[in-house]
Amino acid sequence: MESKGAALNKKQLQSEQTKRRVADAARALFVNKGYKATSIEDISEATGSSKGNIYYHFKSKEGLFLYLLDEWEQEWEVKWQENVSHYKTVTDKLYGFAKQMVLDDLNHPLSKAASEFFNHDEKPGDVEERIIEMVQGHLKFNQDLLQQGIDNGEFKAENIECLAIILESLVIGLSHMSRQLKLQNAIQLYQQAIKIYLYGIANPPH
Amino acid sequence: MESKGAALNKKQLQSEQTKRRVADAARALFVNKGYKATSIEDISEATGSSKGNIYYHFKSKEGLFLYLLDEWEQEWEVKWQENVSHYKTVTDKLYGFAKQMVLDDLNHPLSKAASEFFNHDEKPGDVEERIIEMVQGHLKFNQDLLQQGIDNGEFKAENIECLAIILESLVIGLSHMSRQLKLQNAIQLYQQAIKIYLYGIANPPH
DNA sequence: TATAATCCTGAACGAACGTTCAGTATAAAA
DNA sequence: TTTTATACTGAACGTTCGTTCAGGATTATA
Repeated sequence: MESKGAALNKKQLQSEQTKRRVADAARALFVNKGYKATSIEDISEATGSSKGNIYYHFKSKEGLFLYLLDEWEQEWEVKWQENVSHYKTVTDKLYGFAKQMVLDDLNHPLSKAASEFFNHDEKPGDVEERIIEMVQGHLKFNQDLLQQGIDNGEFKAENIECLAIILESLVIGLSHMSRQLKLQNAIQLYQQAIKIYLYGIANPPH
Repeated sequence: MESKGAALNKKQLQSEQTKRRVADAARALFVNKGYKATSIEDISEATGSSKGNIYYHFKSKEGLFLYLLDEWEQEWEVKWQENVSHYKTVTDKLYGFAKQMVLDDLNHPLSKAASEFFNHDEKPGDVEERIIEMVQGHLKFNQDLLQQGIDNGEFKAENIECLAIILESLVIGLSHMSRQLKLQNAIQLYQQAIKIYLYGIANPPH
């Protein structure tokens, strides 16, 4: 029940460090090998901790992965908040969105493991829920962005929910297709895609 | 080495029927349960054939799935050829493309199993190749379509390869996102998405 | 009829892997 | 110091599942 990173006794400190070590190693492995191909034993070997110890810190393999996804989204949010102030129009924001997306997807590519993870079945109910939550979060994010654009006249006022889903679809598809591309090409691809999307939803007098 | 479905002796006939039975049952199972969740034993039980017999007709589980994907794409192509004659402009073709896509994806949804399959690792080299071939085929298809639109002035003349990839991305993402939608909503979503895409690539005086 | 090719069976293999748990060590609390 | 909570170990479990294989049955071939 600590509020921040303060006043940890020896035991709590060690525990926290171990958890961090496991999380970091797991992240690297998931990124390189994918979700399924990374075994708990791999993580165990990479950290020096025992398998059992991993289960002491995380509920399950899926729980561990969700933990990493959470961290990833938080980092993403922080970066976004840093960048968003630099953009004036929502159009610019969308380009910035795409840029951060592609950089994030190709450098911190949990994304590959993530899409593998999402397409797995046999997910316990709570995991499924968590995933749905995430998608809803993304859609909300997109909707807010689009609403801004509509409010200030950049975009046509159309069915926002639909537009948000389409944007999300586009991004998912792009991250799928760009996996075998070089960074430069991926960036170009994302930009072009956003450009098309923007032309598609822009208010006629652009 | 027969050319068509003619002149089969009793043995060959039985063999072909068995293969068909296995393929059909496997297809139904993959559709309902997904790729990984469908075991060879499931297929064995559904057909009455033994596990070993399935391996007599198909190289492996993956080979069986690829066989089904091939069939699926062939059916798709046939339907497309039937429809394409009805459309005049390439714009209409793209709407028709989307329509067939969504109907196909939600009725014959190997698509769910397919995206699960694609995201699997541990694929032997030849399987990976086959998949890449398929993607290339799709891109080629898209490129041809776009080229037509450019030739007759419907679309702006831009980097076609890029546009083709973006279209493919959009479709992949849509099929991903629309999985939990009702058919009506999915159709609407696809149409709207294509509309945006078309606005994005259309020649200014539309 | 005899031999070979084809179709099919079903038990068994084997390897992977997430998860558990009884037990140990270390540090905090009493 | 004694007791209790926490951090960790590592062997073992259990289950799943794709794949193989020796052999039997059926049909074609010589």
